[in-house]
Amino acid sequence: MAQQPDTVTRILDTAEVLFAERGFAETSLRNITSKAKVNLAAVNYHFGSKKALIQAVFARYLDPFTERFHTALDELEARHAGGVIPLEELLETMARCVLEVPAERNSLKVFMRLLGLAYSQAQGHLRRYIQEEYGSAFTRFTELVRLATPELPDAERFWRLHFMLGTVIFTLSGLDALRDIAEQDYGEHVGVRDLVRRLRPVVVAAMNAPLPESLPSQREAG
Amino acid sequence: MAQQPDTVTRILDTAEVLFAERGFAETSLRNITSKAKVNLAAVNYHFGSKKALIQAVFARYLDPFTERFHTALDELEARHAGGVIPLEELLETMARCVLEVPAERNSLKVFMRLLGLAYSQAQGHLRRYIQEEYGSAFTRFTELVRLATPELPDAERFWRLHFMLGTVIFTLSGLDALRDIAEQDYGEHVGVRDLVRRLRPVVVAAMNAPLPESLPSQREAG
DNA sequence: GTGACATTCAAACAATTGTTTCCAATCACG
DNA sequence: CGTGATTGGAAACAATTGTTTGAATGTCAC
Repeated sequence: MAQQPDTVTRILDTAEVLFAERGFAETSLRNITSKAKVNLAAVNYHFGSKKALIQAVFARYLDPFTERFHTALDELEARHAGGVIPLEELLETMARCVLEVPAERNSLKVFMRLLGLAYSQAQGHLRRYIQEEYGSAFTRFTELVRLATPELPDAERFWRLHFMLGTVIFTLSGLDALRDIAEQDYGEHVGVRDLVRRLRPVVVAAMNAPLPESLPSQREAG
Repeated sequence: MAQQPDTVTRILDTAEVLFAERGFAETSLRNITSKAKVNLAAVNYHFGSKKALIQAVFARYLDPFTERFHTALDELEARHAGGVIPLEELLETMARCVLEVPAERNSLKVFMRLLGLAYSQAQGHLRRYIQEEYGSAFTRFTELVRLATPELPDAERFWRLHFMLGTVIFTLSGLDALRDIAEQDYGEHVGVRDLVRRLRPVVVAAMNAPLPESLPSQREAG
């Protein structure tokens, strides 16, 4: 569909930054094309529509990520041949993959911000697109987590995984603002890897937290 | 400013639901006014602008919340006269206030979704407005948390509080989608209060997690 | 009733949106 | 070189946006 990588890439590079900064609806095609120094019609020509451009921006991150993630999980499973993979290693692997993919363009911040938007934006099509296109990787991961935390009821594990997903996406997507506050209040320069190091024990402790009192599904019926 | 509560209230009621469903930019004034069965110009007449309407929607939640929250903290401080308030009680108090405010209109979901949007939407004016208007309540809360967790370095506590803020906002603001998945996968109907009960041990465990290895600006023996 | 005020209403406003059109430039290839 | 398809660009498109206008309507004091 696109033979000229120059224009296409320039559009994608500019679009992802603007989307991350201002959201999808708040970023017009004219904003993108003028900053990217390409013609307005180029977007519709190369991508078909704004919606398709948004999905292409995501695909450029998620395609390499899921591929890398799957091979990393393959290696992990091979190393523990048949055995249970400890939760820490699973989390570590996912963190590594998330960090490696945008490292090439030094744009982890953008990547995370986009993920945050995808979840919050209530844009039906985006959530559906991501779910359908990349849901399998998440499903595989949760199944491995299930094996690593057999003592957790399925529903509890489901919710805790999403709790932690919220922690990571919220923190990393709002990183710039939070970093400013942290820096001026505690005089500490915070890099992304510092944050990940801080996140690890918190996430592990959260996943291993004691079960809540009186599970609902057992006795009460509304 | 508004003597006729009928129109103003109808606008606010409709606007908050539509904003929560579709975001701010994706919700037009014509969407709101037509569904609310009021004239288009009524919004600009009563509120001045769309931005002011958005802030009014937030104020209707946050004003009662902060008031209730401050008096709840007053009571808590009085009961522990001078002593340290345990972390669990602080979290419990905050959770209670968050739950009580929208309970009158049965709209916790809307409230949380709005909070999530406020953080993600990158709408500069909204974050600034909330920070300036209601930041004091959060500051007071964090100071009490500091007293309750003296073993935590300041920076670490700062980050963990925001980790947990992310957990709560992310989960509760995306509640509908997650609930659908949980319901069809685990056949479990999940109410908001179930979620809060699930959140409690996770948040406590996360705040009490061991410190990460090798803090950057601090020495830790062992 | 009359006047003064606040509110509602239909219409138009100017600006911006995503998308399309049409023509010139470019390129591959015989 | 010449031909034909592909890609670039300026302008126009139709639709929608937030906002404003000015007249009509309502409400209450006198």
